[in-house]
Amino acid sequence: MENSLSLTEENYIKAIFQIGTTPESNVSTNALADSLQTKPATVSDMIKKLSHKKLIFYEKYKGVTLSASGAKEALKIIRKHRLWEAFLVNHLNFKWDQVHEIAEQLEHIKSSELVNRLDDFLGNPTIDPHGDPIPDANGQVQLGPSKLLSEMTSYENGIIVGVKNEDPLLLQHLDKINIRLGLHIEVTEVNDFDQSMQVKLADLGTLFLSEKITSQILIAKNL
Amino acid sequence: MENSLSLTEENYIKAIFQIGTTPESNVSTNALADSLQTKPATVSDMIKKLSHKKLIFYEKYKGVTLSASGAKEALKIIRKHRLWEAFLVNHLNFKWDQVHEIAEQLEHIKSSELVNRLDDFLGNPTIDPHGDPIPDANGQVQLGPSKLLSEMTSYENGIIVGVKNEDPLLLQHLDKINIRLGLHIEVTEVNDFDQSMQVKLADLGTLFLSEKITSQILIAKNL
DNA sequence: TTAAATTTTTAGACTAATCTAAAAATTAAT
DNA sequence: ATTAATTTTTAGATTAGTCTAAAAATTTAA
Ligand SMILES: [Mn+2]
Ligand SMILES: [Mn+2]
Ligand SMILES: [Mn+2]
Ligand SMILES: [Mn+2]
Repeated sequence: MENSLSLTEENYIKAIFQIGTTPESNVSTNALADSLQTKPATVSDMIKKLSHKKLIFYEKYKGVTLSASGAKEALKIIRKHRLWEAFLVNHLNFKWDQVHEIAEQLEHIKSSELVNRLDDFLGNPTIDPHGDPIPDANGQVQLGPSKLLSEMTSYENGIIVGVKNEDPLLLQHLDKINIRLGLHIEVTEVNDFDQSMQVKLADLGTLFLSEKITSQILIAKNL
Repeated sequence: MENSLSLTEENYIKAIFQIGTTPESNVSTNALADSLQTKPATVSDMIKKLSHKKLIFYEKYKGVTLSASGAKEALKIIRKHRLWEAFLVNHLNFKWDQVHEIAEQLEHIKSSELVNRLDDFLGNPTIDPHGDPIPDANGQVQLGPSKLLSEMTSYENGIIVGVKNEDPLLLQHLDKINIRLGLHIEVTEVNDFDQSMQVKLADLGTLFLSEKITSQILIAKNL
């Protein structure tokens, strides 16, 4: 048996899951090195180990994909990360831009009993503070269809359901201009030159947004 | 600067704190090896490192004591451990015999902001689920005077305020015989031969307790 | 379709934490 | 006060994770 991944192995598995757009898409050594802030040589070594443990499929020079058991592990880690983020924001009054780093540590705490009790304590939330879906105990995620604000055109509208990225500076900026999850939003104008947008927010009136921001905001038709 | 202890260093510092009865008493290499489930040779190496970092005072063959900064670190870890135990029992409905192992992991999460918010969320408790005092943000502990039940004699009485040890089997047994923190207890008889006792508990009537148990229960005169 | 650029892997080395076996120091017993 | 037992330290290895530098494979461009 000798199961149980090391903290480092968990971080690799999670990074592979998050970089791979589809479960089949191969994740490159360099992409992994970038994401994990380490060197390609280090990644090469580690993917050999993970491959040996059957957590990933690996062909030399071809990148890696997660196996079924690898994906299951990834979802467990992501579930923990997002549940802890929900706890930090909803019960300890952290702001949404302050929780990611702490959750990076908490996601490695090993106790399925703890995760499931935390889930219940939080009321079995389906999304985390950034709008990302929280996998259930079986690793199932249900997320409604959504698209990037930057992909919408004039007169299109919907509800802000998430942000693509948890960079604290982005999140703080969104706070400052009063953009938060759940708001109704309508595109009033798109500037062809730089893809900047004018939008109308429920109550809060009109706002100009650069493409740098619109490409980070997820919109759904309704809840 | 380059502060921040590794998980292993934290465990050594905490063990030294908990083994040393008084802050001055030297802790031996073997005692540390026992407590940390490692080998004396390993301990010898590590105490050299901790000594170099000025967290402990060390003289070859003479054992170690914590420096002021070492003791401060130890109290920070113990504070976290006990706050998390309180969270697990009071909010996630764990039993008092189930939380120690999980707290051993949570105590290493690094974020003073998190600890202090958790403290507030819990209502700034002064004791953990086992009756152990929780140091405040400055490392101050206030614990009333208490003594072991095994040190009491006939007709002495007081309130159960803690257990010396977090062995799940002990804690489960105490649950089974309805002994819990806060109960008033009176010694009715002490058997000279084996130090077993007859005690009277508020409401719950008379109980026989072996020395093995009475030596683990802490009693105070009143809250 | 060769050559250049890029990506990936290998080789060799380092640190933290651990171990076993053996040597040295201390403590306890004759 | 010697000797014996115990404790502690040193010496030498091992494993996980990391690095730099160099070699090999793949991809891109001329
Ligand atoms: Mn996050
Ligand atoms: Mn999130
Ligand atoms: Mn504990
Ligand atoms: Mn405790």
